[in-house]
Amino acid sequence: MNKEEQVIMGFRDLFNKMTSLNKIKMEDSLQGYKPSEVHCIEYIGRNVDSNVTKLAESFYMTSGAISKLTKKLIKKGFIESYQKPDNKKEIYFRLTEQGKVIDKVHEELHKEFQERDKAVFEQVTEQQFDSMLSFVEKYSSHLDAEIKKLGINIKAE
Amino acid sequence: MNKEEQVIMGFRDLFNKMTSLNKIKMEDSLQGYKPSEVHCIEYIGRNVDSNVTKLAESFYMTSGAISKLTKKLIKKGFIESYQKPDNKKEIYFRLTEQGKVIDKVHEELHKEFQERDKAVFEQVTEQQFDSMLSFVEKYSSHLDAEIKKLGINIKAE
DNA sequence: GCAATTTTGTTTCCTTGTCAACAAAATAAT
DNA sequence: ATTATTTTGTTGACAAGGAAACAAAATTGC
Repeated sequence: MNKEEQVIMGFRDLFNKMTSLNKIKMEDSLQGYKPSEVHCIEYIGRNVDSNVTKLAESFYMTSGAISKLTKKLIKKGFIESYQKPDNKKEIYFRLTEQGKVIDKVHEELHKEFQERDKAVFEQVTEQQFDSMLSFVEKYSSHLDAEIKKLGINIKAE
Repeated sequence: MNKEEQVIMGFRDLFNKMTSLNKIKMEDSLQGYKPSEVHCIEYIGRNVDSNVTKLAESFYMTSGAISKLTKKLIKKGFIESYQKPDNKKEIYFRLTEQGKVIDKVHEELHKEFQERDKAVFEQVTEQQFDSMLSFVEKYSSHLDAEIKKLGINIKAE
C-alpha cells in the first residue's frame, strides 16, 4: 500500500472510529437525541436563514431526507420555520428556546471531546497544522473541480 | 474556529465530498452494485478467512447488518461461505469467480481515482506524508485507549 | 406579459442499517 | 464433567436516508 492510500485509509478509519466513539458519548449526555438531529440543530444555530437546500448541500444528503428531519425537529419543538415577506417559496429555520438548550449541551460536549483529544494536538506543530490544512484545501478544491466536470458530463450524455 | 476544529472539520468535509463523488463514478462503472457490496467484496478479497465478526469490526457496523449483507452477496453469487473442520460455529467467506471479476473492476476504478487525484498528492512532500501518517496513528491509538476506557466504564456502571 | 425552465420543498416507496431477542457452539470456571 | 459465560451469527421490528414523482413558486427567455 502506497502513502497516498495510507493517508486516505488512515484518516477514513480514524473518522469512523471517532464518529462511533463520539456517538456513544453523545447518546449518553443527550439522551434520546440522535446525532443527526443534534447535527442539524447545530447547523441551524450557527447559520442564519438555514433552509432545506442549504442543509442538504452541507450534509451531502438529499433534500427529501432533510425535509423529513426538519419536520421531525419542528414537531419535537427544537426548531421553528419562518418565511420572508417577499418570498413565498423558501422556508427558513431557526432554533426555539428548547433547541438552544440542546445546542448548548452539545457545545459543552464538543469542548469535552476537544479536551479529551488535546494531548494529541499538543504534539502537532504549527507547520504541521498548516501543511495539513493546505492539503485539505487543495484536495477539496480539486474534488470541487471534478464534481463540476461531472455535472457537465452528465448534461453532455 | 481553532486549528484543531479546522483540521477535523476540513477532513470530514473532504471525505464526505470524496465519498459522494466516488459513489457516483462507482455506480456508473459498476452498475447495479452498491458501494457497501463492493466494499465488502474488496475486504473479503484482501483478507483470508473473513467472517461476520471481522467485517463488522473493520466497517464499524453491527454484525446483524453484515450478516444480511453477506447473505445477499451469497445469493447474488459474489461470495461463498465455508467452515473449518475443527469449528462448527465460525463461518468464513471467500470470493467466487464472479466476485473476483467485480473486485478486479473495482481495483481498476480505484486506480482511476488515484490517477484523478495524483496532482494533489504530487505536491505533498515526503515529510508531510510522514507527519500526517504519524498524526493519524497517534490520534487513532489515542481513541483506541478512550474506547477501551469506555468499555471499562460501561461495565463499572 | 406569458410560456418554459429552474428552484425549492414534500411525499411515497424502497433499501440499508441498528437494536434486541434469540440459538448454537466454544470456552471458562468450578 | 457439567454448569456458566462468552463468542458467533441470525432474525424481525423499526428508523433513517435515497430516488423518483410531484406541486408550487421563482426565474428566465422571448
